[in-house]
Amino acid sequence: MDCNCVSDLLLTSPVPALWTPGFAFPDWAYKPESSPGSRQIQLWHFILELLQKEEYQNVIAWQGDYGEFVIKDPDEVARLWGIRKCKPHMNYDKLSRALRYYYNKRILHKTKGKRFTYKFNFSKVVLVNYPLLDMAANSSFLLAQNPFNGSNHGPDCAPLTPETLQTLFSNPRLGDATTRAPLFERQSETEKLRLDAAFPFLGSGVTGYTKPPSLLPPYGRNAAFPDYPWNFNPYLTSTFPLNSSKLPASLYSPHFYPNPLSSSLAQLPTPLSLLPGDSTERAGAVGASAVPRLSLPPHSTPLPLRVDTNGASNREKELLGGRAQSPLGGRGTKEDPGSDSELEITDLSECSSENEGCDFSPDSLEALESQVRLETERMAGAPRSPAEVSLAPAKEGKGLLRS
DNA sequence: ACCGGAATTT
DNA sequence: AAATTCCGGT
Repeated sequence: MDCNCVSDLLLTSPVPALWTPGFAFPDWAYKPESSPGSRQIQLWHFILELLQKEEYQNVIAWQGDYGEFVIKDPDEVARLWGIRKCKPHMNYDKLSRALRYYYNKRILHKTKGKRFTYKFNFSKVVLVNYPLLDMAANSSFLLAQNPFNGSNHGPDCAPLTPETLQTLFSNPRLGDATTRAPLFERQSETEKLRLDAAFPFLGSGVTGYTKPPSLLPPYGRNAAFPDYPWNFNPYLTSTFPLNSSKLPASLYSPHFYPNPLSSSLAQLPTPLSLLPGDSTERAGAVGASAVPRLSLPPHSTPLPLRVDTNGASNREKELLGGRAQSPLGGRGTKEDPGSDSELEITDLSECSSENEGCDFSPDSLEALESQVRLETERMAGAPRSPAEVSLAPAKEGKGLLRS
């Protein structure tokens, strides 16, 4: 308790409970039911949080397959995690143990052969937040839609009825604590497989769906979104039977569908397309109305697989060129002591000072939107030179870099 | 490095 | 429940 780290401030401040929008986690992803005041951040939230911030690019970054990331500086990640959790003695050994616990929970798995490389099972991540996808995965419609469905998907294909949807989504917080808690474990293997078939791009790895490795460029500050319309929202994706005549339109209202993007956008100062470099006044839900939230594509493409590949790769090239990155190839190297102290500072600033009580900065939304965009680009299989090659060992000595 | 059991903590 | 801590084994 005598830990003077910042997380105390962080957690007690009037945060909008939306701390990690990296992959669009709504507030209720944080298990608010369990002791409202003490909502502890989870490691995978934290990882995503780092992952979405370009200032940590040399510490941890997306790399390789969809959902795959590499911890370039394990000690630093552990240090940051220790700060966040007020565990001064945290190290990578312990952190990695925690990561290993995610294997069984199917949140993560290890990318074998690549050191410090793990991969998110985004299907699970999504599921825990958006049971609608769960439903969608069970809908025969969807299975018929997606090109990845094998011949059979298990015997129990529960039909998707409006009633089920109603009961499931009439409560934005996904029922009570009892139903929500074990979501990760709750899903059976067949369900999982079905879901993977339905959302191969979510990359749980079961379907063997892979793409050529590529390096995600840093998230742009003013990412232009228009290239990728909202029906690429990975949570909803066009695969969902949005225009199914079987379902009442009311189900698609934001009320029934706690879409992360729309709920996030509700806090946007301005519509995404108009996002300036600096944040203007936060006008509440002003931006939200202007944004096509759950824009339901009338006929929807099966999967977000076709995108202007040339444009994507060009943009990637452009972004990559703009930032000469010298990540670390060797173990625990750190090229720039200055950046280290910088990390320290940014870590603090995000807690309170700069954003003053609002953790959910426009920054985060930009990250979100560019993430959606980038992932979409990745889905297009934008060919990329093996960027991992650029990983050059910088230095050996490390550990005495804190100033 | 990486794995995972076991005991313990929060 | 989700780590944290410790550790023997590969």
